[in-house]
Amino acid sequence: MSGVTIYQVAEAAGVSPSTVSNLLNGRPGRMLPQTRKRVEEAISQLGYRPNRAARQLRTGRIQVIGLVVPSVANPFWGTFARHLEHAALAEGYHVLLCNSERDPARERRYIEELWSDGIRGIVLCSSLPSLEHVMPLVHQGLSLVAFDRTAQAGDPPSLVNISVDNVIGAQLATRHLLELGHERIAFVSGSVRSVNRRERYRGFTDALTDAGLDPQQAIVWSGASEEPYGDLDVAGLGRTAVRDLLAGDRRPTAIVAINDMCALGISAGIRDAGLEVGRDISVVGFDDIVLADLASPALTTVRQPLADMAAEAFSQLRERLTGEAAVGHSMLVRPELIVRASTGPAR
Amino acid sequence: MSGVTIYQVAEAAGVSPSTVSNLLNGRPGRMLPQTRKRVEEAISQLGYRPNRAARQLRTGRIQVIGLVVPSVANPFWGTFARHLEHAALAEGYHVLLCNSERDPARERRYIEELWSDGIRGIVLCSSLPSLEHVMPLVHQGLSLVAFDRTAQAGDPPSLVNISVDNVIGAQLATRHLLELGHERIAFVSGSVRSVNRRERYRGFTDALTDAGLDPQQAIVWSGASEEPYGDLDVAGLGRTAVRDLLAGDRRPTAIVAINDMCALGISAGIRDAGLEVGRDISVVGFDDIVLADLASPALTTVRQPLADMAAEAFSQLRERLTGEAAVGHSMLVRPELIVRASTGPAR
DNA sequence: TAGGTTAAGTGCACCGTTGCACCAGTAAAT
DNA sequence: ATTTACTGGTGCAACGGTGCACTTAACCTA
Repeated sequence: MSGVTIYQVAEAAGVSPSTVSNLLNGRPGRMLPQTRKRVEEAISQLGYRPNRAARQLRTGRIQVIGLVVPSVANPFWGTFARHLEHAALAEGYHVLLCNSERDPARERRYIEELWSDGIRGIVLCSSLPSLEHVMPLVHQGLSLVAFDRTAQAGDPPSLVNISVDNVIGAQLATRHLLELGHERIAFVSGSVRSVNRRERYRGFTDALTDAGLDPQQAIVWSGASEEPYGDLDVAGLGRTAVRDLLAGDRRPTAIVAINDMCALGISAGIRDAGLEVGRDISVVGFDDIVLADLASPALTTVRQPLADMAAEAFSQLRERLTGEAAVGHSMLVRPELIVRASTGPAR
Repeated sequence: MSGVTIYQVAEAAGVSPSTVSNLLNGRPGRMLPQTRKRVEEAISQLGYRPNRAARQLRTGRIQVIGLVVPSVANPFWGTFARHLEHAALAEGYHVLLCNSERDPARERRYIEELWSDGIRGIVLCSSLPSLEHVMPLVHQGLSLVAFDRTAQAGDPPSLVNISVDNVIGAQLATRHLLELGHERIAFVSGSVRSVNRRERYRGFTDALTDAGLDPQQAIVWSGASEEPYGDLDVAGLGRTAVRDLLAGDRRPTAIVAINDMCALGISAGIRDAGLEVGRDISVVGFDDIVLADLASPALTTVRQPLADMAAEAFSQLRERLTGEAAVGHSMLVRPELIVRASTGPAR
């Protein structure tokens, strides 16, 4: 199929396959400049490209990392995937993308398949409290970087976590609303029991407590059912949430959303009810996806520096894969509140 | 590293590696049921998973297809990637994702790397008029499905094109505006010379002509420079376009956007200028991404049935790869106009 | 001039699977 | 009793590249 092999190159250049291999694998000093030139010419003339499967079989190495995200249909993950690919490509790595739909069984299956593909490094965007389901492979030697999930008690030391500080992020969001005079503030998320949600919820209640409010009185909406929601539906979820909240007896004047897609859904739900976002009800998102700035009204949100975090995730993974560093350092990024038009003073 | 090989399974089951291989490769009739059972038990007990690199090296086959999109940061492509992965996974295929940023050189480089990875099937979302830069590999045996690009004169018969009918789509969009009484209608796109743009532009002018308007008088904005724009910036582009258009002497009362992200940018630009979308200026998008319905006002747009198209793309590719069908059939899907709130009567 | 060192390049076993070609044993057909 | 056919396996070379261990020849050095 592919055709050209190292033998053909060797023959064309009048050397042995070993010499070609030496040139290809960073041992060019082992031959005369003129030999080297002959080999290089043969390579380009024949359009030779090493067969990766053969190389991988022999060396056990492969320049591919896995990326497991909930769903690239969510622009947050799409953007992250693009940044990660960018970082990886710069070092000659490819990225194999998997959409877990936030299903631990799929996560596990994917990771096992990646393992048997020979992939030894994975960025897992899971946010599940326990990573037990993938630990067996980690103990077999899989390098794992958990993204969007902070370090948890019981995590093995080899696990690197890269995440924004969710508690602080949610505090920033909630405080901003409190400062605007809101007191009936709702927290809206899906029903998934993620580290993420727990931490953002804590930041939310912390801020209420600091302001002298009773977090027990906080309005919390977290999905109609116990079923996990894919990231695709998270916007629809927000829309539903608003319907429920407005039908209740304690209607919030402001809403903290688990993320921007949810916030956009919430905004749509508010408009569905004939109310105005930022005036009748304030909304804060989380992530600062590109669309946050494009929405109407533009979304106040908590920014995650995605490009930097993606670069860091890849570099941590690479260091582990090449053996440069056996144990990495988790990263907890301080988020930033971006105030736009979806929040306004309480009326 | 990975550990378990077919030899260990064979030894545990008391058979030869060939027998294990026979079982794994659909030749279970070649052994007694009890032998088969022993092998199966050994496999599950040892947690054996075939080494794909070895298998690929031996057979030349690999269950991975490539997907080249402009950028998964754009929700349209993210959603498409997710649908394609879904279809592929159902048949045991993985998807290797690449972001071309609409750069032909990157496209080419990616496709060559995929080829040397042993990948023989690629879904290319390119929309460039000429696919010359990848033709050498197609002639070497690469199966290519071009998505979001209609068949062009000069395309080889082996090339499958799957696309929505852009001319009809743009006609639907434009006619809708004409029916609302608009006459000063602008067409906004990036500067990329894509098949897409050309066809949508033609649908746009066709509709104007049909309505007795002079397409020469149409307002066309297609980027400030000749540089290609990545899909990331397409929204920002729309925003810029509005600034330019409103500064001109013929201000449009309605705008046909090249796609939804662009339309969302345009909507933001209209608001920047203190005008109201759907009342002062109407906007029509293209694609019907999830966010079109969430936007405020919700975006009138031309829907592409992405899930079906992704399934078709994969199935065409698979047929080519397995040799079921040597030559596929291109698909031209009829799009549908979804009227929402971003369009209203001309004032 | 023997002994040592270096430069330039080659030989070969091995990575894990696959599937064709082969084989031993039994049963039915001649 | 020999041939033929079938069943239930096994043996082995090959896929393409890698890199250690080795050779050969030239050049130093005491």
